[in-house]
Amino acid sequence: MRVLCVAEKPSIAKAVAGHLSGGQVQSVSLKSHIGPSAAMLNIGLLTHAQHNTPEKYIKNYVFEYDFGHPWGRCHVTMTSVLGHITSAVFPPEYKRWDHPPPDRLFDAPVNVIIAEDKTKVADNIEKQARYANALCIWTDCDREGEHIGYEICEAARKGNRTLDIKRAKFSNIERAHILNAARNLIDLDHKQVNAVSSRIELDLRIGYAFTRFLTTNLRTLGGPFEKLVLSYGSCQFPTLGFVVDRYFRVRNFKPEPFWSIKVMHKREGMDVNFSWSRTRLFDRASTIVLYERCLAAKMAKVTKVQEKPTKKWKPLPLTTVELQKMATIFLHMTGQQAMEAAENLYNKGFISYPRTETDRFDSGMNLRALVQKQTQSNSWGEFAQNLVNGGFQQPRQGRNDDKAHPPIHPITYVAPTALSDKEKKIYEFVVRRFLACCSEDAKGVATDVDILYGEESFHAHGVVVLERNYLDVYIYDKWTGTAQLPKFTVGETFEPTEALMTEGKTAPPNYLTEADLIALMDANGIGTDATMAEHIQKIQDREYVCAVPRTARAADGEDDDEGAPTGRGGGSRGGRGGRGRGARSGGSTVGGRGGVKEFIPTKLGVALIEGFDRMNFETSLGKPFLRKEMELKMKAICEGRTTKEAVLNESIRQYRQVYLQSQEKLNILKAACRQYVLQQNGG
DNA sequence: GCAAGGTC
Repeated sequence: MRVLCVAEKPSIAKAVAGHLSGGQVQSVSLKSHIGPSAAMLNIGLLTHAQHNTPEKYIKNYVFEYDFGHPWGRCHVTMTSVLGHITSAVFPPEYKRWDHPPPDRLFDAPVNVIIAEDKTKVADNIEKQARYANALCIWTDCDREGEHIGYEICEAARKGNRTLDIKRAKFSNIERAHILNAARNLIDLDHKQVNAVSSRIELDLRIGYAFTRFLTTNLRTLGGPFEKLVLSYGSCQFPTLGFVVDRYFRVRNFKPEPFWSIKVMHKREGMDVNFSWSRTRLFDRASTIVLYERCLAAKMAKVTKVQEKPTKKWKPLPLTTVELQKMATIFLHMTGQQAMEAAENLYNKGFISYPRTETDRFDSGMNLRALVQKQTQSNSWGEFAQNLVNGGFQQPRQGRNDDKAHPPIHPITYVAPTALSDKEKKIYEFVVRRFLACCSEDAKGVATDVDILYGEESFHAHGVVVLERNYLDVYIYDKWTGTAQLPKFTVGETFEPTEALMTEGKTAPPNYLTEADLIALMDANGIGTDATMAEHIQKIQDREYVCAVPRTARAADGEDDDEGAPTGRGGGSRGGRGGRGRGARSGGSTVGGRGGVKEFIPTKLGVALIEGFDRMNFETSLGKPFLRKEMELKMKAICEGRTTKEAVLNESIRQYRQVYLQSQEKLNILKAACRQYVLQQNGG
């Protein structure tokens, strides 16, 4: 029996080959010396494989393995592809932009071909399949992976129609886990394959049709439109929509004045600030009345003193989205730069796979061994050593598991001098995050003091940090909070050192930072961990949005308490709602100073979103709902509640409807463009 | 010249 195994990427092929061959990695690579098992191999196959390794980064590993039940002991060739190998395209007669009209792309044939840059990869599969009786798919166990698995099947069948085809189900590359997967092969899930091929087809039809529609129709407006490509995509447009939406919320914000009462008391050399339980009132006269009653009472009475242990939780294991958010906030990089650096580190073997949604480590992983490797660092080695010496704690378990990759973690130690600036920062972050995950929550004591002053109650909160624990290594988290409080006793009365009535006004929300934008995309299912940064880049390349350094804004400096900067009208609705932590949308302290950029739509970006908003009542292309709907439909296909055909029919009809509507109301879109871009009124 | 998704 001869089995061809194919993974989604070279790193998985290498790891799986290593495990299945018995751990003697050096004996499995065709590039290196062939071990004792070579005697068992068909020499023709061997030399064939050896001389036709398609790309420098794809290898065919040859070894033996006993799969147990269906196949028994086999000669195995393990190789990989590089992501998708096929591509969906329109026939050549649809190449022109002026003819046939773009809406024909909704029912034009879609051909699936081997992607231009993947012919060698596909050839390798096809040729290797000729020598095999069976094919075993080792692509990632997610939807796209299932589809890539199908693409591999098709390529292999070209070489051999009689293959017995199975799939390995695995969610990490721990030895025991891989061996278990190899002994319990399952079938490809065609529902998932169909879900993905629906997405591919819809993205192609919709993207091409609307891009051509926009570009050619708006060209007639002249000016900048003559040269621009106005692309539409199911991810880039909603991303733009978020930026425009926030822009309008900032612009339309109406500040409202508010009034508050602040009580301060000096004791034991400390200034204790008490905040008002009503926070603030939007009515001056009422505040004055309440304030004067406080003053009239003269003495404040302590009604509650509570001391209780508290802790600040260590961070969750690192996902791609979180890495990008943190990098944009603390490392002064864009999401794309962060990903590029992370990919380099991965390719050099320093960190694990950087595209993951998983925020929990598999219990089988030997995390202590990974911590041990960091003990040689000058910066965090001592911290790591303390973990090794007994401080180690199992990381928290998040709720997300993509069933394909573990959280991002360091694989081995690397000296900072061997890395570029950006790689250094990302590597340091990954390591510190990992060590933080493996240590203990920070611990402290929280003190709460409530007072009654007149008829108004006020509150002071203090924290004393007792054990910094993970904070020592995870320098991105601070636990300043409020400082220590002096001693107060229930029932005592005192005359506050100061009682002031303050005035402020609500401030608009901030423009979106990249971290906010990523959080919004994440929460709305726009793009994937691997593509979010690309979409953000794309809308900048298209001149739909600009990234500009955040300017010091007058509203931020309000000398008020912590509640001040967020207006009730807008700020609190800001970029929250993503899962996980880290998306700080308040404009205050952000990683040192300067360098934080925020996204502002260009006039073009505003015109496009506004234009679509004004013409399509039900299904606006600028909103994330359509993409979310596509996500739900894919899920329905996976769960057998609907079929690919039904989804395609329905969605194509729906989008054609939007297209026709847009065509009918093209003048509305044009008017928006004249208004915002060409700054003409009327029209 | 157009999409989004994999991956290098």
